[in-house]
Amino acid sequence: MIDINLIRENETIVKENIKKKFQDEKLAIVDEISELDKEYREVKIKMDNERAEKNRLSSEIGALMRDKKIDEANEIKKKIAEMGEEVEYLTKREEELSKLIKEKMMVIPNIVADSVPIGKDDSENVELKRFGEAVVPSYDIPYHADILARFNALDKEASGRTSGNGFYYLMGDAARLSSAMLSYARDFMIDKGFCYCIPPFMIRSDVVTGVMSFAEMDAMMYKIEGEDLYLIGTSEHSMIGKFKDQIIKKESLPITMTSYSPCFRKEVGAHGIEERGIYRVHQFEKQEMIVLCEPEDSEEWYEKMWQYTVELFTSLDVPVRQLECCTGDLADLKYKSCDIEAWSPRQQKYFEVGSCSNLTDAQARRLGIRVKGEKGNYYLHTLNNTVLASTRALIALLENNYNEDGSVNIPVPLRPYMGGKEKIEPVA
RNA sequence: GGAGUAGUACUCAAGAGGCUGAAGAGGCGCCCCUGCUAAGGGUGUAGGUCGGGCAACUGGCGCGAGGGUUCAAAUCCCUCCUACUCCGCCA
Repeated sequence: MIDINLIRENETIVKENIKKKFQDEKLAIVDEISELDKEYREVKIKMDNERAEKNRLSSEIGALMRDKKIDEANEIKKKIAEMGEEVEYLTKREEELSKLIKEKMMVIPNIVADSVPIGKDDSENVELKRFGEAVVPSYDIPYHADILARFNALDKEASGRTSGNGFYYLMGDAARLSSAMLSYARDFMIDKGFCYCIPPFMIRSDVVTGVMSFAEMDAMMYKIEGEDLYLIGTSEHSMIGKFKDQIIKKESLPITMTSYSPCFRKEVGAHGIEERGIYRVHQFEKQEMIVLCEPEDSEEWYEKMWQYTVELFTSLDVPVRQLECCTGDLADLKYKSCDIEAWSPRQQKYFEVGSCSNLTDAQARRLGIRVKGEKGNYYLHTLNNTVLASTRALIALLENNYNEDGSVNIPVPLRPYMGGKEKIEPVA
């Protein structure tokens, strides 16, 4: 959501932005909003005036009652009663209009950064930089599910029976490795000065609609039956939701937190759930980082944040690249976003392991997260980034540390979390 | 899950149908005092949000949220949410 004033003052910017995002069908919505807003303001002026008059008369009654002038008071009561219908109509219309405007505003995308490359879908995302050497070993790297199978570490048949497609049992050293990576990622961010947090794993609908667009909500969120609760798709949801309707003191900014949570995703959409492996699943675990900061600082935080992920993966001997989201692939709430992709020596291409986004004030506006300013309160900026997502990171780690004999080296930083183990060996 | 108590601005807090958009205090501004700090004294000031206006200013709404009663609600009634206390149940 953007500021309605932007439409009032400079509709062109809003429309140009929509075109940049190849959502021309939404151009008409801007016009509709303009129209509705005009009527809204007319109605509001009328309504306010009527109410002012009513209030004035009403307080006269108060004075008359004190003086025991009952008859005169009754006269005025009659007058007020006559106004009732008009006020009621205006009030209803005002409510209708502001609701309509709000609904329509919700689908207007955030203004994207000038630096975001123009493109219509993910095929036009732009690689910005590579980190580490993308090695292609002389021997074949098996599919990650096959690597895991040799460790006796993955049972999808059982999870199919208990939970259906898209779930998994991860066992033994591979499961331990997954936890080790998460612990390492947590400590990595704590060392960067972020505050560790374990948030609620379920949130209410008002928080959900505050942190994501409706399209995302339908495609991602699991709803708890009979309750106004959703399973979180990422801890970003509960972490940003934490500040809903809060007025933050200037001194406490920036707020930098790193959170752990399981993540639940329906993954309804183009890709769906694949049969084998753990690349796209309904459930994984994730260490996340979020920042709430002054508007003028968000660009700088964005740069810092994606670099932390690069640093983390590099320390695990996983080559990565930064892929910038083009306008068409950028979710509506986002100002700028990039994926961190890990090298897959098997496929000899990069695949997504994390995503860093600057939402500017879009989430803050929806959720009412403001900063107390000298003259008036204002919305702060929110950013989020993956530190490490368990399943994707595990795939990257297995592939990039795979030896010809089927064993997988455990990168040095993870060894303390693995009881000192240096390798995972296939079972005989 | 049951029972009770509470929720007022950035914070604490008065307020019990009209004179309350809300006393008082902290806070914040300025001044004084003490060598500095802590503390103290004096004085001033603002308040959230949506509109109108170039502006000074002005109107609506706003006392956890949403409804209701009334000409009029922070105040009365209903529902919900949250926090605390007690009981129950449990990792």
